[in-house]
Amino acid sequence: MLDDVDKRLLRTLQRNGQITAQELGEVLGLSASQAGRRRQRLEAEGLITHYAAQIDPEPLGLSIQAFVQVHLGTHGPEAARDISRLIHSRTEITSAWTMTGEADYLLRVWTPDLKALHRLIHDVLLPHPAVARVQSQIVMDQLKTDAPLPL
Amino acid sequence: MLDDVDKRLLRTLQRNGQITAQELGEVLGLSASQAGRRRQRLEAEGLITHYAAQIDPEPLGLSIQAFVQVHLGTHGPEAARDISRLIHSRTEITSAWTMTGEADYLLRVWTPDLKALHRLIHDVLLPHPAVARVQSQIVMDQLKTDAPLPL
DNA sequence: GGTGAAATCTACCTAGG
DNA sequence: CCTAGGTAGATTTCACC
Repeated sequence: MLDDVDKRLLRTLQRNGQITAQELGEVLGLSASQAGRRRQRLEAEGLITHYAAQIDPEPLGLSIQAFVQVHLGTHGPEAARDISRLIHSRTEITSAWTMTGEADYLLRVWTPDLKALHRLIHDVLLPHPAVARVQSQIVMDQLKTDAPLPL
Repeated sequence: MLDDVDKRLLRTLQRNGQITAQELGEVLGLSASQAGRRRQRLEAEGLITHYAAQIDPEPLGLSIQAFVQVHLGTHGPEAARDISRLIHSRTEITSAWTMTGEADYLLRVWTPDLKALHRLIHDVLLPHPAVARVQSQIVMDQLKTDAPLPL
């Protein structure tokens, strides 16, 4: 399984996916070859799924970030498949979850302005036959932003 | 500003942050040197903030993902600073937002089990003097997972 | 858009517990 | 036998043309 060095390695790579094996070795107290080998092992085991560039949304004109809760009227497998297709077809929905409790779906959404958010709600989500109610909350401030997973 | 090639480049790098300039050029229909140069420009302009390894939470024992809504009783700058410190001190809180509407804070949380989630709520959040009420929803299924930003 | 020097990765090899 | 460290050929980047 994972020892303490592996965990520190994962923490480091979450913060900097481009660190060289040399530097990684210095951080972990290993040689470059050992550090590289551990990284390869964790990649092969699927613990590291991939590497991603992190983009600043502001200069792209994505000013509005919101969470949208969707309540269904009709449940059942057809409606679920249908909603799933809808969610995957809209690029402004970047994440979607099903939850315990109140709402059936929670969507994380990025749009250039309020108008685009309202269009998503009123022209895309609400017209869907299975959707009963939609409730959106707009992000005012992101206090803590996509921190590394706790290891 | 950003042209269409830049946007495709950002989309590509969000999916694969380790792609070589050679491959990137093939995807974009550019030479390797031009592709690498565009990437450098977007990094220098701060559009690409950094690169991060993406970790699979399951094998790490992070089985529970939840969203926690925090309602404050006392508002004001002191309480806000205090809560902010609290949020940043807990590694199981990976993201935090202030929102319009109902709740004052929305927290995204990862824990190994329900016990740890309940400890966070009852031993960390609720005892805080400014916190009035806490409401948590546990993620059952992640339908769409951290898709690239819509460009 | 192309090129070459410098840096980096990684497969292979050797040493030690 | 398993884990750690070193080395050299192949690959990639990036400053310059």
